[in-house]
Amino acid sequence: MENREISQAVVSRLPRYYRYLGDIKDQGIERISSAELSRIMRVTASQIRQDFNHFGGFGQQGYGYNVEYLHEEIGKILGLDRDHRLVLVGAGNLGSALINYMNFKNRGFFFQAAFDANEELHGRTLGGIKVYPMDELVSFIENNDIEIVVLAIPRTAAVKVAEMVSGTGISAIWNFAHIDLQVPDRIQVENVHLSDSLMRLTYSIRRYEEKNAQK
Amino acid sequence: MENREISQAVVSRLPRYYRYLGDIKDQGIERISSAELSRIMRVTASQIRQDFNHFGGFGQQGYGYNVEYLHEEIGKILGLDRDHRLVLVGAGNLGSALINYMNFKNRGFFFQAAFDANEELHGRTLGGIKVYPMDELVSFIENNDIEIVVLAIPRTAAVKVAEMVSGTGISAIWNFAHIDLQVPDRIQVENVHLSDSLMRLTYSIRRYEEKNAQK
DNA sequence: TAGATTGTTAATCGATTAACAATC
DNA sequence: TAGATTGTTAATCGATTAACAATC
Repeated sequence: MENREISQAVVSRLPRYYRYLGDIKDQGIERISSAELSRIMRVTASQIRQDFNHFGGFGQQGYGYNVEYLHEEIGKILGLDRDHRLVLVGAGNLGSALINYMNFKNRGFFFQAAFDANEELHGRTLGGIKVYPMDELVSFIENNDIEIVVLAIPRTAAVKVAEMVSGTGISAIWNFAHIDLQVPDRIQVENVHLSDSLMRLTYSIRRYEEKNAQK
Repeated sequence: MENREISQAVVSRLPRYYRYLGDIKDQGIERISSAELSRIMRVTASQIRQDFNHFGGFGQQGYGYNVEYLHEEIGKILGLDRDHRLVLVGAGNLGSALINYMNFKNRGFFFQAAFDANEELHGRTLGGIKVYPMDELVSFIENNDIEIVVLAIPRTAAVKVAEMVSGTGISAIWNFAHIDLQVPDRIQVENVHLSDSLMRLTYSIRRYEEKNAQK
């Protein structure tokens, strides 16, 4: 049942379900129907039921879904039931933002170290995390059981670092550089292309204005 | 021809085309076929031709596409042929990263001011941009022809600010808070939910491990 | 002109929505 | 039991891919 590959579309929706269910749980609500969740999240009830059923039934006929249970199960699917050890590469503003943000969110994501090419930063700390020189990155990863490498550096540097860490035992790269990285299949890559996001926004602005000008 | 609504899937791919075409142009390559671009970008040539044709033909039979022209045209579609005036709300690490990043990219995105609830920051500058108190936000927007509001603040604050700026003449919100904002239809919203992205990554890790464990 | 490659139509595939039997 | 609501199948819709005629 968990065998078939789940479509990207479904996976992309899971974090949003997780977020909403967390909020609903915090409001003290114990159970919810797909119809009610549909109303809150502005998606069809049909889609909600289909999505959840990809992972086996979480609900009960005539009752609906137990909010806390559903929230937890989706968390498990998303891998949030375990701890994750990360290193940050690039200790600039963006890197600082990520470290500070992740720490206070505290969902099991633990930064173990930061790395930067800038010598002035070496030895300093960033949100409680020490900054090391780049040439210590690979050995640090190997000696500290690092699972995720976060790349908050420019694209040329990102390509080099991706190459460097490709030989280590990491499982994933969270990439903020504006380039598509080439890594072995066993390393998962998730891109956050901020400029792409901003372009989609300006597309929407232009599109909306055009639509209105026509009238 | 430009009348029909373009699907979200197509729009989402445009920035990636734009990025690759920029690189190809920088390499001094003048023309490219959909087959060659397909090889580089790892998508089907069919999809490339279909995507471009949503906006009218940019190519020429027997020749392919002129790289510079295609790049520029996609830029126009994405609204990159005009300047955009932004304000930043939230002058923390993330906000700083965005201001510094955007300035050096210089694609026509100009931050006019930053706003923050923290009094200590008022009057300081951030990447050349001055930080003002929150209660000056609305009047600043109205007096300075602001098009885009960037929200780099926590979710509760984001909801309040979205409400505040909903009455102004802005066209869009670029939202980094982990919440879906409710604003009038005329205001476009683009979300960057970093935690959603990170969850998709940990999903992929878990999924990959599970797949391998089965064998 | 002949070869190459687009633009576009048709076929396929996949995702979403609707419907309803199963069941709590 | 009756009412509610899921789980799941079937129908629809939309997006992707394949194929090829148009044309540079």
